[in-house]
Amino acid sequence: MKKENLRKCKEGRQNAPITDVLSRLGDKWSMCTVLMLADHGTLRFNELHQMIEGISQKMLTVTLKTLESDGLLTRKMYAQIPPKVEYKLTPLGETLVPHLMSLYDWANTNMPDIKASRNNFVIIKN
Amino acid sequence: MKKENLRKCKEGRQNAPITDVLSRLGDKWSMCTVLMLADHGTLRFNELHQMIEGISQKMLTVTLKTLESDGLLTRKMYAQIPPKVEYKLTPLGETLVPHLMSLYDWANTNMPDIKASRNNFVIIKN
DNA sequence: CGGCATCCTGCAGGATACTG
DNA sequence: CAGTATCCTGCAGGATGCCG
Repeated sequence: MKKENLRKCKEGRQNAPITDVLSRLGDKWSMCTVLMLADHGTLRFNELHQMIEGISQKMLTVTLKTLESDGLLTRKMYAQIPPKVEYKLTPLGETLVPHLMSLYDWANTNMPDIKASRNNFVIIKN
Repeated sequence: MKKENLRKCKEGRQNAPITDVLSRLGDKWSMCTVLMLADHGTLRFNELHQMIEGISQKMLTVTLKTLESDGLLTRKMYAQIPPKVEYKLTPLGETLVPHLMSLYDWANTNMPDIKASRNNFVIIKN
């Protein structure tokens, strides 16, 4: 088990699933998007646009497309005017949510310590 | 609980602990570094340098400094020639490891599906 | 050995305008 | 409404060289 981590990391980024996955979720918006869909089940493009504060139209498009290509969410388009597109998590995407929530809880719990540590660190170094 | 996620995301990136934390761990090297230390307990600079395939000296320095400032690891320097510096996780850093491992396992388990999905997606779109 | 300083480049990602 | 297309900029991060 111990040696297992080492091996995976030494294989390089490309072949390390954890790094691969995190390089996507760790970007500016993917995490938020997945959590939004986890909360609401199904959302339209503009609903996501409004919910995720600060995201640009372009980045929302890119983020959704990436998550879709990874099979984490589905894009359902209705052929009508005006258009209507709905996004929702796939079963695979759903299985990811608990792990994110677990990390989410950790972050919430330890954020005070982390922030305190950061402040302290800066003071010492200057 | 449901509404909680929404609120946090709407607060903006700066105040959302999960985004804050993930924006650090999600970078190119932090994850690998933490897992290495989780595996080996204590490591010197050059040991990390060799273990984390592909990382540059500069980025290792930056990554270690960031993790240290967040209070996730400690830097212990020995006043001797040649210098010797040891890195190890703090208790706070240790509490993070299980969550990362959980995500790590998910990534390993589902990577085949994700890769298959990616390949399929590209074919369709072209 | 374990860095820091400097230079340089690619590309993530914002702003803006247009479209089916 | 739900996007594309284009342009533009900042900065992440690599390469290289120097230092205690």
